[in-house]
This record gives sequence, structure tokens and C-alpha cells, in this order.
Amino acid sequence: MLIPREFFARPSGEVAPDLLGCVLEHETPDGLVAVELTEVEAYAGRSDPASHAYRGQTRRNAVMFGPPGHAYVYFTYGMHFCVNMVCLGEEGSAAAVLLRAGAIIAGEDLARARRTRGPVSESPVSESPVSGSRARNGSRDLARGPARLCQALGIDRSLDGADVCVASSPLRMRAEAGNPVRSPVRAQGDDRPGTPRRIVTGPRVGVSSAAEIPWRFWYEGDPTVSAYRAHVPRRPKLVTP
DNA sequence: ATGAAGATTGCCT
DNA sequence: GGCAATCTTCATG
Repeated sequence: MLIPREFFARPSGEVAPDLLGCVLEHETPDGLVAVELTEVEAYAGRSDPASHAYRGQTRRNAVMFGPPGHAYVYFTYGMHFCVNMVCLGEEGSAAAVLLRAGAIIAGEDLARARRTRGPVSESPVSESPVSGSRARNGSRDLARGPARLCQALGIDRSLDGADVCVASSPLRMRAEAGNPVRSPVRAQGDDRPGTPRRIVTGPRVGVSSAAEIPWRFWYEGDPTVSAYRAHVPRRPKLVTP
């Protein structure tokens, strides 16, 4: 079933762990790709120094200041897209949850094709992708990391503001039938089938401020969860006279 | 107008 | 583990 909008009308710190196990799907003329979320991060909005909304509304983050249940998609590092779910709909709150990783559960071939072609633009030079190491490790790396997840799903700027709570949208969030919030658990590691997967928390990845707040949530031991990296400032452009 | 930094990734040593 | 790629956005002059 489709996730109801009320699900997102809560603080992002509550929505985030509940999103684990939910399924994000994107339908395009090329086909459908669906990802079960395994790692997310909460951002509080105006009060959160690490949030894009910290310094108020701008053109880029405008969607975060709108109603919940919509996708906030942004472009970064000149080549990557990342997608968030907008939470609280209150004026000026701008809370959101960054979708950091997931497991492909439908459309794996299409996802792999998108991941093999390159970050943003394709390179028509090489005919045989044999030497290309992108996404070579099977399905594990296809949506492991926020930019990879977007690439596998084919999410770009055109989906900024997309409503994920309506069936007519190409981008939708759903849970399995029978449970409005949690999808069926899968056996994993030493967990017995039917045993809920353990959710653990830790510091958010790559943020330069408020990194100490444990607003990252993921399934313990899940191989699709991205590796933790602390924020590292890049050295300024060097000019030689 | 200009520039610095970025919720990242992949390739290099 | 380090660093380049690549360009948009936002803040400042």
C-alpha cells in the first residue's frame, strides 16, 4: 500500500527509522525500479546547522518548506543527485529525511544499466564495459549511498517536489500489504525469518556541523548500508602566478 | 560579478 | 587512505 501523507507529518527524527523497510519506486518509460530502504538520515530544518534549510528558504530548498510527503531532490558536487522525504508541513519547519541506501527489489537490470553508464552523462567512448568497475559487485552497491540510490532509481532534478503519496506519481513510497508502516522482514545474518531487523543509530555522514547528533538510522549488519565517512574540508583552489 | 564549499563517488598510490 | 571531478548555489564585494 501507498504510505499515507500523515506518516510524513511528524518530526523527521520519528519518520526516519519508520522509513527503514519501506519501498521507494520510480516508474519511467524504461521500466520500474524499486528499492527497500536500509539507511536514512534525519534533518531538522531551520534549527539544524547541518540542514540545507538552516539559513532559511532559497530556490534550491523551497520544497522542504512545503507540505510533507514530497521529494526534495538536490544536485551536488557537480554530478550527483540526492533525494529526501519532506516531513513536517508546518510553516518554516523544513524537516526532511535523506534516503542514503537501499536494496534493489525490482528492476535490477535497469538499475545496473543506469549505474554502469556513469554519474550524470554517459561516455560513448568505451564499447565494452568490462573494465568498468562501477557497480561491478553485483546488486550490493547499486543503491549503496545517497547518490548511487538516486542513480539506480533514475532520480534527477525533474523529480524535485514530486508527491510520493499519490498513485499517479512516477515516484512513490509504499509499504507491503498487511502492514501500513513496516514491510515484511527478511531473514538476514543470524536473524531468524520473521524476526524484526535491528535498527541502530549513529552520527550523520559527511556533515560539517552537528555531526555528533545520532540522526542516522540503518539496519544493523545490512550489506547495502553505506560506509561511514567523516566530513573532510577540501583544500581551496590553488593558483600559481 | 566572483568565488568558496558542498548531506559524494570512484580511482589512484 | 588521499584526491580529483564538476557545477550549482549562496554569500559577499
